[in-house]
Amino acid sequence: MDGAARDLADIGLTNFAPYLMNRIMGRYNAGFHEELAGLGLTTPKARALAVLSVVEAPLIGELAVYTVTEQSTLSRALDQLQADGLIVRQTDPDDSRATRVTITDAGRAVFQTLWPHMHEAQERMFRDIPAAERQAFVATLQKMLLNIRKHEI
Amino acid sequence: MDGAARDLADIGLTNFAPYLMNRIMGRYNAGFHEELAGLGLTTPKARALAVLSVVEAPLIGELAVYTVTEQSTLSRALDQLQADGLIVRQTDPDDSRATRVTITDAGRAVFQTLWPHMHEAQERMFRDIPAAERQAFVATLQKMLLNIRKHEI
DNA sequence: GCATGATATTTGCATTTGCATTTAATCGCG
DNA sequence: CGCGATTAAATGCAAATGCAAATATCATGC
Repeated sequence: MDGAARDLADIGLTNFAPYLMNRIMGRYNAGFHEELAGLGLTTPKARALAVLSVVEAPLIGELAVYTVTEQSTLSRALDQLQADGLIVRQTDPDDSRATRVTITDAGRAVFQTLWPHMHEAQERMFRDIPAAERQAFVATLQKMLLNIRKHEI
Repeated sequence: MDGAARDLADIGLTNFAPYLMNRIMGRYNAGFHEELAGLGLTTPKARALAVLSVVEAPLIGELAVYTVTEQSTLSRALDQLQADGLIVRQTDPDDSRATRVTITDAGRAVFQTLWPHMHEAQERMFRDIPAAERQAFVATLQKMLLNIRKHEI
């Protein structure tokens, strides 16, 4: 069915997985962005809170990978989150070049208001898709992340 | 297995589909971005060429949806593509507010140099994933796009 | 047939972004 | 030890972005 590298016209936009994924995430993120505007958050700030609600005291560089954000952009996002008391920066005890980031209770509280929207948007994305199919989909995503990731986290 | 809306800690980052998709596409797009830099292209410009290689003379607003780009950003990207002779803007004969965009032969030539990289990056993403699983994955993506899209294109 | 509102695109301007550089600290090897 | 190479994070600055407003055209109701 799939010969040598065909061109995009043969495959069709809507059969090319990266295109579909960009379209879908573009819309998901755009909706997310709107929710955020009201709360004084940007996408990088919200992503940082989301990851920090789950990952314990990562280095800033690790957080940049998790949040899919340029490190310089993340650095500035953290400045703002810190100014608002939502996160804390602490120098790593074993390496004083490095900084670990922790979410505060206030930060968790803000994330709690965000989470229902994230979850609901995900549910909308998966509407009418049976549980088994969802699980297979996520399993494929996990394989893909291992294939494509550059960092070991 | 899936009770009421649980929190992210219960689900886990790597079981939350939007997170995985953002991570994967972040890396895919970052790799793409590097290829582009050498060719004097930006992401919006390259996306426009890719879509235009397949979609016949869309309106600029439609192209913005296909390329997942803000319309003002796309407008400026088209300025540059036009200056380089890679696309042509033509006023729609039936509605002179609207503009249709067409790729030129030179534009197609540039896209031809891009396509192998896009295709190869996709192959890398799907490495060791069997054809049946890929197809199921794309089928799920297509359903998701229908669920989430805001525009009728 | 004309005023009012809607639609397609562009543009002005302030903000955000990302690259390249800087600062600071650790590592590795002679 | 000590010095050059490497790594973590922050920052200066130019470029890209996105929102809101402007421009131009079309559609509709009276």
